[in-house]
Amino acid sequence: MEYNFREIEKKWQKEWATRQTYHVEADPAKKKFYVLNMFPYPSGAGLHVGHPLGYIASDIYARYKRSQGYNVLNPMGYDAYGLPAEQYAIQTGQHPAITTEQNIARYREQLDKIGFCFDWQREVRTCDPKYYHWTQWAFSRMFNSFYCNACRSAQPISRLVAHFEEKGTEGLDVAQSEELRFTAAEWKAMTEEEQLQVLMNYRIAYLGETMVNWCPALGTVLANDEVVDGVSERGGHPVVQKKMKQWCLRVSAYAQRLLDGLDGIDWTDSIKETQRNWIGRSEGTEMEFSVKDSDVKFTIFTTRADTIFGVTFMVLAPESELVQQLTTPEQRAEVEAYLEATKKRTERERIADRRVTGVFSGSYAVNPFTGDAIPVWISDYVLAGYGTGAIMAVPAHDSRDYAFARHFGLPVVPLIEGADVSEESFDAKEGTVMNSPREGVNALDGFSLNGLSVKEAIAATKQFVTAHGLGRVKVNFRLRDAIFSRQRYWGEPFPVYYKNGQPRLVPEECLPLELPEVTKFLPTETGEPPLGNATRWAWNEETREVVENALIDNEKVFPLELSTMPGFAGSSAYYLRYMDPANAAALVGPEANAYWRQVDLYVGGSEHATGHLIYSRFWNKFLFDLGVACEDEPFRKLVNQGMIQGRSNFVYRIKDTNTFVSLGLKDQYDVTPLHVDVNIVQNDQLDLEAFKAWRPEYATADFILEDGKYICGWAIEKMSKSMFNVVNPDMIVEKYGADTLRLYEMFLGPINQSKPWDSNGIDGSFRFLRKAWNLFWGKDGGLTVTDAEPSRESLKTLHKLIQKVTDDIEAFSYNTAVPAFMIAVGELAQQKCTSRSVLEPFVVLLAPFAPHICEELWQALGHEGSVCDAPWPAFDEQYLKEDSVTLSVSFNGKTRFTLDFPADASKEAIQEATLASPQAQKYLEGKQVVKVIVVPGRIVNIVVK
RNA sequence: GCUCGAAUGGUGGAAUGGUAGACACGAAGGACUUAAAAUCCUUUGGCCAGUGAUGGCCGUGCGAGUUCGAGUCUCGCUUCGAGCACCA
Repeated sequence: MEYNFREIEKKWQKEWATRQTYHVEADPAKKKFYVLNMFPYPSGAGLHVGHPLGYIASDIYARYKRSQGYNVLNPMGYDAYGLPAEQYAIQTGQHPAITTEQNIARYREQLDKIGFCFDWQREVRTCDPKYYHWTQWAFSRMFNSFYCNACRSAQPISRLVAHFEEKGTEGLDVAQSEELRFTAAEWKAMTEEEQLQVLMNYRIAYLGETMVNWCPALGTVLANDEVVDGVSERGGHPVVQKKMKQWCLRVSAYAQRLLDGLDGIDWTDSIKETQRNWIGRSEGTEMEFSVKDSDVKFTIFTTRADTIFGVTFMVLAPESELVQQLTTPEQRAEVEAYLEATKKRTERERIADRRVTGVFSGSYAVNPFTGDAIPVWISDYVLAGYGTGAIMAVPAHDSRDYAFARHFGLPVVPLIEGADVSEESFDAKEGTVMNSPREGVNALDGFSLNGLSVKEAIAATKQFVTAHGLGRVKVNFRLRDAIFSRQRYWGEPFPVYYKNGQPRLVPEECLPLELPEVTKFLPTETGEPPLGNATRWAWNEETREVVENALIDNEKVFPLELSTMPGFAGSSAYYLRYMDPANAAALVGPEANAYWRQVDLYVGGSEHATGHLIYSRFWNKFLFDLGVACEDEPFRKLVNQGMIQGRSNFVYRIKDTNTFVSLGLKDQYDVTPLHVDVNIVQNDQLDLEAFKAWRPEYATADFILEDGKYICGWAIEKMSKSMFNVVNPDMIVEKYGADTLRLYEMFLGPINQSKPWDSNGIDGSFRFLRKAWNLFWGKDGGLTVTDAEPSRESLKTLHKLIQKVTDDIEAFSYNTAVPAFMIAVGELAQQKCTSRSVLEPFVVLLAPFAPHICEELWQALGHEGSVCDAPWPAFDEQYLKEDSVTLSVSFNGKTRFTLDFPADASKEAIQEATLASPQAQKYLEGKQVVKVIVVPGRIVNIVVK
């Protein structure tokens, strides 16, 4: 019987849908397993062969776990808000909701063809009001929360208000934008608006005036992870720094927990390391400096407190508030000019052109240890947003300070014995300290670091500084708060309105606050975000009255927030929603959450390491503090699938002609390489007729061929429409079937590695499936499976396969599991195995990889239910046992020949027999045996002299 | 610059410290066929010797080391990839 994959796959995809094979419900009687893919943004281009890679890998795991008796949750949905749909709307006037809907339909169609075991009843879409209800709700809760450092948890803002009423800011240990000080009496004397303004300093979701990444081309602000090399990640438009009022999330409050949490989760080291870098914990010392002839004091942050005796100047960030206080009248003009000049340089210019610039403020700081006067400079190499925006410069041991000192002729004082600082600074934290203090100087309290190692010196200085009230030990993080507003239309509206200039929440019972219809997607004429075009906002019918009462007071209508939430808002808690997608009363019900808990296996690209994977961990920790999520970490194990790159093909057009020259001859002409659609190229040979038909301007093309063929050049590039190298999974499925596609994608290489797509090898996977199919069917089309006792050999083949496949699935090493099947099929065919007790378990093993064909075989074998409910075959070692073992015999590690021994032969017997064998005798001639090493089952090594 | 990862045939890639190159692609040869496709079989790391079966030597980026034995472990380089990057 022929392997008719088209019929089989159509049949089973329909069966799965009607039988609801993959729908799951929480079932406390069964162990749960939660598998999740990063949900896709449904772009207009549809899926290419790279997208399903991770889905296939997780699908295999999900099916495997199900076969092992787990209750497997494997949901799918769409991250449906995003810039491309909106850009398209601006260009065409087509509403993003419509294009998004179309794209989702197309994605679904493509996904269905590959045969995933998704529970589509749990589908979520971030742009669905029933879904973003809970995105808005989470925002409301963040707005109404502050972060308590002492209890390491978010707390309701009412507790903070109670604290203010009782003690003001005294004894407060909370995350805050800036340190405020007031008494209870002062708090009570404030107006409501003033109090709201103060509270904004503490809220986890807060409106802050911050420097933002403003992208003029996109007309919106971007988060740090959305800016790469000074241009926007999407579209590559320039980004400038601008001070704006924006919604922010106080992610920085969770920095330590985000760092600590990494230790307990099973992610790759590289992603953990990336996150650690991004969080950027740095333990150091804050030291206070006074200013000569002034009352001003200021604080600096350093990780090298031990270098205090080598400070030869101080540097302030240009944006620092201290600049105004410390600039002397004589220096004012020069400083102002410098500040002007720095302001004009964009982030991008500062990165591209790392000139040393700076200006002297005119003031001198006082070294608290020696009383030395130290000049205070201003330079843009010091950042306002990190530490205190001021540093002590130690040119001998910091390369940036060194460059600055050399440029401005400032002194360099080395502090490490043997360090040569004539050419460059000595930055390493090693060596023995000297000059601390230098000879003849008497430091405060006789303090000296001389003779200590750098590490000891750092510790000693910290202790001294703390004990003498000169400063304190301080941990700084590089992680900044996330900027949470975008001046766009296609995103979640904020449940916020403004009254007397202060933002207030739309009452929670009125959520969702639905995105209103607009006809124009550009900003309004007055420069407001696109939502300013809305004439009528969409209210929840039942709550219309409540909302309107909140928003309308004495005939005065209060304006709503017009910016929308960024892309990561909707993707930050979707994994919780899948647990309980229809719940109208909560993001996730406590029972559903207590059962599914957290994602056991999360599969997705590593490009989200500093975006989604940080934000959702933060979001989850916040919900954990609220008691909504029962696990502190959202994703227990993370597997990163690599990117599938495209293999582009090129044709070479001779300049100013319509003649194309084949690859081997192109160097003889002046040619322009042009991308050509890979779908009209086979093994780098161009289909000339298809090429002429591809584009009208090529209809009359001429060709210069080699050996009668046109050979194309090639390159590995990103798979993208513009490179004409997109390979569509539909085409593969049409030609070879979904099972072949699945198998082949897994066979391509390790799941976590990036690799180019190469359609050439796919025949091998198809041939394998056909061979497997033929194990079951005779030439007459009948099933050949019998109830005969299996041969010993067949059982060995089967159990070798069980062991290998089980281990490989557990280790996500699918690329080695697939060959194991190929070998097994080859062996079973040779053994002419027809035994049901071997072939049935074989089908169960193969089912996660090639579900359609296995369902068909399972049914042919007389089973009613789905093969994915069949229990996973148990491995039994006894079938692998042999009567005899073949050992390789080596001399001084070099293998020479092999010998067979009985399986139960002792080490001594093997040793004796080996030395006595004629083969060994040949090698032992004239040599002396030093030692014989026997590794049972593997090798005999004879050491000779 | 710092951090993490990688380097194995023509290609993708296998190898708990124990016969390197599984499996697949590609290539070459053969069978079937009028022919092609499809299918099946054989060969396929390099060099040397031999008509031949076969035998010998070399071989996992480079250089050391540990070990009876290293693709695998340790140290030092080189190259490539990824992340961070005036973060004090």
